[in-house]
Amino acid sequence: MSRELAKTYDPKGIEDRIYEKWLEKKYFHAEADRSKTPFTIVIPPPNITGQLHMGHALDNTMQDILIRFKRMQGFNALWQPGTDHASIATEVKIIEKLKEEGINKEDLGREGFLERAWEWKKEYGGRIISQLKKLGSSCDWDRERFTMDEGCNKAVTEVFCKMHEKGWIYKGSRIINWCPVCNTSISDAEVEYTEQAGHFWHIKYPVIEEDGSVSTTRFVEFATTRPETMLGDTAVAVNPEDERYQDIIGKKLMLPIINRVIPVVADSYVDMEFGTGVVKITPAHDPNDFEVGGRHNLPEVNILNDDATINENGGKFCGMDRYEARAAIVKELEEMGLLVKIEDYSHNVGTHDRCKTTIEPMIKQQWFVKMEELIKPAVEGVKNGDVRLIPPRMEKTYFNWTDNIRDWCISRQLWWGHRIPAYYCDKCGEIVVSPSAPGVCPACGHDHLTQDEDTLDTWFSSALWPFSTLGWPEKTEDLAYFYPTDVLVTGYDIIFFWVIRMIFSGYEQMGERPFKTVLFHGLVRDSQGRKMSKSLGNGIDPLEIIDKYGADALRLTLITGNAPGNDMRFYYERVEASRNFANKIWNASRFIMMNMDKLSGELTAEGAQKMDDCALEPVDKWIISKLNTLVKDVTDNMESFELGIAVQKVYDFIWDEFCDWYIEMVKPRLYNSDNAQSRGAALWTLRTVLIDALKLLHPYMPFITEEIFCTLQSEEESIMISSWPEFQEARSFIKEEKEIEVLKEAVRGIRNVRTEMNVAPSRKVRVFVVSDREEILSAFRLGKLFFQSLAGASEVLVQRDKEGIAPDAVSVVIANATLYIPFEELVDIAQEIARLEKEEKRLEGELKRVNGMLGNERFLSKAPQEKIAQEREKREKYTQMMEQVKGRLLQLKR
RNA sequence: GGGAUCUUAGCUCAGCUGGGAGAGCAUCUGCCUUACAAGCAGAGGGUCAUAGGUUCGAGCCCUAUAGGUCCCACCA
Repeated sequence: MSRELAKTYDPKGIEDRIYEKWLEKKYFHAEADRSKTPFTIVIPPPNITGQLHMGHALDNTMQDILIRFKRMQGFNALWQPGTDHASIATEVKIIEKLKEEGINKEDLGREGFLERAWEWKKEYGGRIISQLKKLGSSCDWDRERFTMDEGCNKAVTEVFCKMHEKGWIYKGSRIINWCPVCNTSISDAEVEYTEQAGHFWHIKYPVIEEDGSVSTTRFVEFATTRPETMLGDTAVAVNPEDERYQDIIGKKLMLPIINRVIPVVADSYVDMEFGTGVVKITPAHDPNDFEVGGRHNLPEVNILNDDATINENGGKFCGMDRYEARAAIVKELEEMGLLVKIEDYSHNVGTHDRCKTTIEPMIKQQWFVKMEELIKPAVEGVKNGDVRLIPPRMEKTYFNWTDNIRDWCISRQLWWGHRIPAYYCDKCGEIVVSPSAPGVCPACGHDHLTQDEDTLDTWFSSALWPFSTLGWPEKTEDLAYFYPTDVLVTGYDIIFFWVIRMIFSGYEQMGERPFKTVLFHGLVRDSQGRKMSKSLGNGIDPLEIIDKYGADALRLTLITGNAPGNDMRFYYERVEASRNFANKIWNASRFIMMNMDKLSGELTAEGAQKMDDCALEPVDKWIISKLNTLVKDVTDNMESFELGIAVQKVYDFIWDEFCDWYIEMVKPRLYNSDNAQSRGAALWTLRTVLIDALKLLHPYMPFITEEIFCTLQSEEESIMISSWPEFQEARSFIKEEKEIEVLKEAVRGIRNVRTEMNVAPSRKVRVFVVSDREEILSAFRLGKLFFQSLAGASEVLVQRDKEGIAPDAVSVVIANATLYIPFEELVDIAQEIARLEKEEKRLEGELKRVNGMLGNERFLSKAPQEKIAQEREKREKYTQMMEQVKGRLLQLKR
């Protein structure tokens, strides 16, 4: 085994090598095993079209942290991976690619197109997986699934048929969102509203008089943002309460251009305050109008083709594009004198979230999922805590959606996806929903049926992901063992698309929640807080970061200082800080190993396996005790999903307590081979603390911790299957913790004075420690060696009185002790007095505060006893320090 | 229109159930001290947005206000 470790840590090469080893050893693999408790996470399946971006990096880092943590804790941890066919996203990409070849989708036909799609999947589906591996993700790759693999297909068909049977999936003619570019219907969740500058066209329709003539004087005026939809108007509506229009309710109007007679209806949907209080009703092209139309039995006139050109119902505008028609119609209305005015108007327009095309509401035959009953257990489950959302505020977003839920349009006019298992009899038109094509029509016996052309919304299959990946609809042992899963980690941006749908699907199909907890994270933004996007070109490629700084540094950066559900900004400076931390651990480890090498025949670090075998000194106990507390805190934080807080604590411990204090404290012992016992105890402690700290850090920084762990152990093992450290009462040393804190305070005090007095670091000084407390004197005697080294002292004299101390020595007051530093040169007494007076003032403030609290009767009667005791202890300490400062001042002023 | 959330050091952000304000970066000073200059030692810097309230005690809880961000709804 080589201990020739480089001076700086270079993750290149190391990471790939380690990942290969983990794969080889099958550490990621999990099997159902009733003797162990399972812990399951299913991956949010990345799209096969996808490239790893920062969002994936964050999402998967969080999952990997949890799964590695639980694995080390002894759980049978399964991280179930897979990819998503991403119906529309993929289809759009393939069409684009075909376009480059001069081919369009229809030329290939359905079969041909699907062939190309599968080729695409083969080529790119694996790309994102290999990128996830670069990140260190410990997924059980043997179980990799795909939303369109055989098992998932089966699950989809099963659910569709079951729900159809139950009446919860139905086909109906409803108003849906239509994307004229993608040529498909989309769900409400896929509509994105964007503010657009538009116009408000004020138009009037003439009233038809009693005698049947079209009035030239009486008009009804209203405004619209989409004048072309007038071609489909079948009524005009006013509010029944509106006094202005009582006389025309029930009257007829003449729809200009088209010359259709339409009624004036009264409907409370109309807002009297808005505009003229009159609304034109186009049931076929507006969701609200559709409702109004339903209430008043209005005809629905569809005026659009699928590509958003005007159809034959638009008369002479037939064939024009919607915007072309808009202009033409406005012009014609103007010529007819029916255009009152045009206003600039900014309003929200529904667009397709994928292609940003303005969607057109249209009435179409589509398949829907009835949500009313389905959603109930999903609401209840979150309400009663069966499914926990973290952070809890996400519940509001969740309920906001569930409370206003509408039926889910699941059919898509696409080819890449799960084809709807519905068959139509060519002869009688009977609809048969069945897992496989029926031979004959059950209604008329005809033997030729045609399958529905449509495919399902891509989220239909993702909704089943937590159980379809575990074998459902088969009753597998995996399913029984690993379901329900434990945590789902995902971004808050897909609550509606995915999280809610998994929850209601879980309850409906499995009769049980799909996961116990949902851990949300936010978006990773650029350094200016903007969303990373292709169009802005501000995206940062995680793979580049990994290449430059290592996966560990990237992972640490993404987790540090980030609370659940909050967005974060990505800075290179932060990655550098993470990389520096990796280097710090590397060097600390290097230092420890170098010293272990120098051992020969003495008490070796490996030799002493148990703490009791070593004669631990107070500093050793201090760091062991600190570590012990850390173990408890970090475990608690991780168990409550406070990953950022947990890793911050590990970071602080390693850098601050361990490297900057403990290692410096034990250096004199390591360099002195005369006292083998003391040296051995220090080495045992160094090694023990390092290993446990590495373990705590491993979920966050898997590669470097593994590399060091294996080098340190000098045997083929892995930190990832080692056991998670546990709090041990026997490792709690309260007395030593306090003692060492006093010594640290003394060191800081002396360093301060040295800086203030401009004492060169190389210059050693004599330090007198004076106290009348035996336990303080003893603590200094025991820690003399390191105290001397850290304080830059040539000699430390511990004594009860001030004998031998020059009267002009500089003094540092700590609790129950005063340190004196006699300098050879004359110290400016005035300056020394000023320094002590500053300290006196500080102590005065402290005493004032503490006395204020303890002098308050209501505080004494209401505050917890523990708090009161703490304050009393402080008062004692400050009083004592104050006495010393005052005494010293008196002496100097004499 | 409804809702969520944020406002803490120059910058970016932590701060768990209320009990003396933290980190990283940046700034200043001094150090190549034999693990690490990607480092070490020290320093400066905050009426925790504003105004009230609850409490012995508020960055944290309540109310209002101002400003920012986001989500949902969509009044045509």
